Amino acid sequence: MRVVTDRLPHVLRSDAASNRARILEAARTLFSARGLDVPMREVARRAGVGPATLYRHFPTKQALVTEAFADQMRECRAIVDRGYADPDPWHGLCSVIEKICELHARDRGFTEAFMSTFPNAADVTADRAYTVKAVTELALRARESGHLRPDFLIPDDLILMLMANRGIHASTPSSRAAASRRFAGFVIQMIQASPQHSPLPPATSLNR
Amino acid sequence: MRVVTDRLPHVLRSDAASNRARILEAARTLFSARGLDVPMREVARRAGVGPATLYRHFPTKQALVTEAFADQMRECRAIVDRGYADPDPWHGLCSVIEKICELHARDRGFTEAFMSTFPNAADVTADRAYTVKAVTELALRARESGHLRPDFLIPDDLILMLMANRGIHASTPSSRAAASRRFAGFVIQMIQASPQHSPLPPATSLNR
DNA sequence: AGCCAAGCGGACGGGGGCGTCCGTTAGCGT
DNA sequence: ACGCTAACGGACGCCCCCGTCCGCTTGGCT
Repeated sequence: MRVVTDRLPHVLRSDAASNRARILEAARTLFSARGLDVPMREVARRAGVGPATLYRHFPTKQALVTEAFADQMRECRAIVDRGYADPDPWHGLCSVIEKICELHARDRGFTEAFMSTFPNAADVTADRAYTVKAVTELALRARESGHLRPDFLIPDDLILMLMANRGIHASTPSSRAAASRRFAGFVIQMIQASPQHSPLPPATSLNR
Repeated sequence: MRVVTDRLPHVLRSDAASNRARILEAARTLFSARGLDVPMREVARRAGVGPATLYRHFPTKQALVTEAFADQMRECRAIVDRGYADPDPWHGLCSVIEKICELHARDRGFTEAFMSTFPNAADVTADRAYTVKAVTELALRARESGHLRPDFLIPDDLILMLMANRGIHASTPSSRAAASRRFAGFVIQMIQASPQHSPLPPATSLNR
């Protein structure tokens, strides 16, 4: 007797599977290089499929983005997890900052997906919340350890620096990566505890 | 005998002048709040004129942008001039950084106009070059005075910080201004000379 | 008051992106 | 080998933006 689940084909036909893979590859390439506002048609064109096929596999652009950046999201979580697990919280925090900046510098689309509050992007939102929570706790421990300056607001100033990193552009991916790396170096020195710090301008919540 | 220049009407009719003024006001408002990719139609709509009128006064979007931000450009030059004239170069540099960040935070369109290399934007390019040159000399003096960290690259790192400031967004203009102010505070402390600085990652030119 | 050109804006054609429909193709199971 | 249906993609209608043309309005001068 056939069970109910047999009625929905959960396995793709071979051509469908390869099309899907090519679409994702095309999306990753284009989104990485040019950000999220690449036309869906162009993704389809690069993947060698018609627009209808693209829309059949990913009914909304958000779905495509979420799938395309699943790897990057995993890598992002892995970065914060490794930092979180570091016995030296300051060292862990520094490595998180460096790696996240590099990840964002390497992939413009991922930056947009991660930062911009996409409407109805439940997955991305959840991943971001997880990341922010983990890095918040890590930063709190770093502050307790005395290495992080006490007036550094957690997580607001971390988000501030991530936003700042997003503004860094350059004409080639490699020079962008280098600029972002240098910026991360500045940031790390900037947030280090030091006796000579004068008071900073106050922060208001970023949401209002 | 009438002279040749009489043949071109150099004075606008009163309605034309008021339309022109209203167009510029509308453009300033919309560009400030939403950046440069506001449709020309929308500027016309807000100014209460037809699209043809808008295009008659400003045949290209670049012309409109240049006119609309002439004030901001003047203010920008004034800021660097005041900093340049400061007898204490470090103090002058700090005030330039604070003021420029604030100016950019207040006006999203100006940021885009100033940063993005608009094709055929001779005016903006010249203004930017002037600004960069002045602030470069100011920073060099600040470095000689011993207040600016010696490994700070001039003007590359200044531009890096300006780009970073551009990445800072918020849901309201006032919170954006506050965030930018706080960022500028971080930057100033970060570029201060200090015995404890460890080496920074190298910079590659931003152009290649 | 009357003229007339400076000035106006509605409307047009072109281009591009979007999401969907439907006739055709071809993978896969028998 | 054959048929069935999952899967494909060309083509369509919709909307928005762009830049321009042309018949009408109106400010300003005589």
